[in-house]
Parts: sequence; structure tokens; C-alpha cells
Amino acid sequence: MDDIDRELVALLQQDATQAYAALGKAVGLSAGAAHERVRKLRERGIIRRTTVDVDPAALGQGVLAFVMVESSAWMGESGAAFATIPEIQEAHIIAGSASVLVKVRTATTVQLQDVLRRLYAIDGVSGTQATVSLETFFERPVSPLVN
Amino acid sequence: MDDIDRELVALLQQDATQAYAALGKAVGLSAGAAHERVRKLRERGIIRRTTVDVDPAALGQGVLAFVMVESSAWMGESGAAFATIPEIQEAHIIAGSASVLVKVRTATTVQLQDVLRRLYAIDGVSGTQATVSLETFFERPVSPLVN
DNA sequence: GCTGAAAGAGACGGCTC
DNA sequence: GAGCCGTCTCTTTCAGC
Repeated sequence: MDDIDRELVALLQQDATQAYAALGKAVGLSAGAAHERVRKLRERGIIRRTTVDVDPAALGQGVLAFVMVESSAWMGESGAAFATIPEIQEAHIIAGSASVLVKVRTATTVQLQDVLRRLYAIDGVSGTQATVSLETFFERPVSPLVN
Repeated sequence: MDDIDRELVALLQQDATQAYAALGKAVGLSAGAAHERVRKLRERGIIRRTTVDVDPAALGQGVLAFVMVESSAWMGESGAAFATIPEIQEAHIIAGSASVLVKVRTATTVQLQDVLRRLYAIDGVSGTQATVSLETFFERPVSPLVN
């Protein structure tokens, strides 16, 4: 994992459809060498997968909310329970008063309410506190070049 | 945007490297027809870009935190200011006591502290409240199939 | 939306440093 | 171990239908 690898990752984050020849040129390598490095990055799990970035609004999911989930018990093994709710995009155990923070996308606030209802159905959940996003400034990939 | 389009988006989210022939087969279309639909999805901006999903820990960014940023003024035009901090992965205007919620990734908590310092340097920022994630259950793409 | 042919990209081997 | 350069295969792309 050297600087060239980091550059390759950054380039692929911007556009994963570009040819290895172009990638190689950008980092000063041949197409084959660039290909080899990217293959190893995938193999090592640094690049988890190649995916597409989708506009949530276009899928009719214009409402974004962050929900603090309070619990009366240790939630460390409850990941699967949260995963069964498809509207939940992320779930994290957090340090602080609430115990789990989830990121939720729905079409309407009525559907958001329904997600909250399903959250309460999870064992140990004792409360929720939803914060609705009014506008998203940006959402971007992790920057590999901060170091 | 019909059911086939939604299926195509879901398939591409799982693996954007697969061939159009395979995509077409999965949804009952020829390779050419599948390609045409995906092209239009990109053209319409429903698919924003093709990117790679990177393991943040592998990039040495093992610390994840959500920071509520309180402000003494309207922050509606401050998106660019937040964008200049590369450790900030997302920034949203929220309804609630704080006015902006940001998602931050750093290598260490010391660097997280430095991000907070840079947040305070933004015009109008009057306070921050950071919540550190202890464990991430999951982070996944928006589900196109919830409707 | 399908089919067929041309152009291009990716995968794999051997080879060198 | 990393990079380079062949070749072969598969995919993409664009035409006409």
C-alpha cells in the first residue's frame, strides 16, 4: 500500500469504468502493471467491490434521517436485526447516551414513521430519536490521500 | 424507471464489473438491450457514477465519528467550507438543535480532534458534539427495491 | 428490443530486472 | 516481488432490422 496504490484507489473512486491503460498513464505505469496492482488491492480486500452510485431521490427515497436508537440491553449482537429493515442504509454502535445510530432513507415521512415502528420491534430497543436531514451538502467516498 | 430498471440498478450496486450479457440474462433481456437501459440510467443521472467501495480501515482511517455542528448563523451556504476538510465524508443540514451533521473518518482520535479544530474555524460555527462509532454493523447502498 | 460484425478492453502467460 | 509485453478471449459498441 504505497502512494501509487492510493492514487489508483482515488482514481477508481472517481470513475471505475476507465481503462487500465488510462489508469496506468495517470500514475506512470503500464496498463498491465496497473491492472496487477488493482487486482491485488481487490484480493487484499482494500477494494471491497465495484459499485454504482445512485441518486436516492431518483429512486423515490427523498427523505433522509439519522436515528439514535436507545436500548435497555447490550446491542452488540443485534446487527442482523437492523439489517432486516431495508430502509436502513447504515448502522453503527456508538459511544454516548444512545447505543446505536442508524441512517435511514424513505420516500415519505410517513414511511419514516413506519421504520421507527419496526425499530421499536427489535429486542432491547427502548427509544428512538430521529433527526431529519433538510439538505445534503455532499456525500463522497473516503479520501485515500489524507495521509 | 420500471421494475427492470430497478433490478438492473440493484445488480450493478452488488457488482458493477459484470458483463452486460450477464445483466441482460438476469433480467430477461439481451446484452444490447440491457446496455441501452443502463446507458439511459446514467444519462438521466439516476446512476451518478461507477465507483469502488474501499475499506476505510485499510486506508488507515479506523476512527469514525458523527459530529453535530452547532452554529450561530444560517449555514445554508457553507457546504463548500465543509468540503475543504477531506476527512469529512458527508455533511447534511439537519432539523434539530444542531444545524449541520457531518460524518468524519480519521486514523486516530488525535486527528479527529484536529478536524474539530478546523470545524471551529468555519464562519458561524459555535459548537460541536462528536459521537464516536465503536463498531459499524453495516454500510450498504440505497436499496432500489423497497417500493 | 434483437442480431451480427468490427473495435476495444481485459486476462493470462512467459520474460526481465 | 514488481513491471513489461506479447497473445488470446471476451465484451462492448454500432449498424441494420
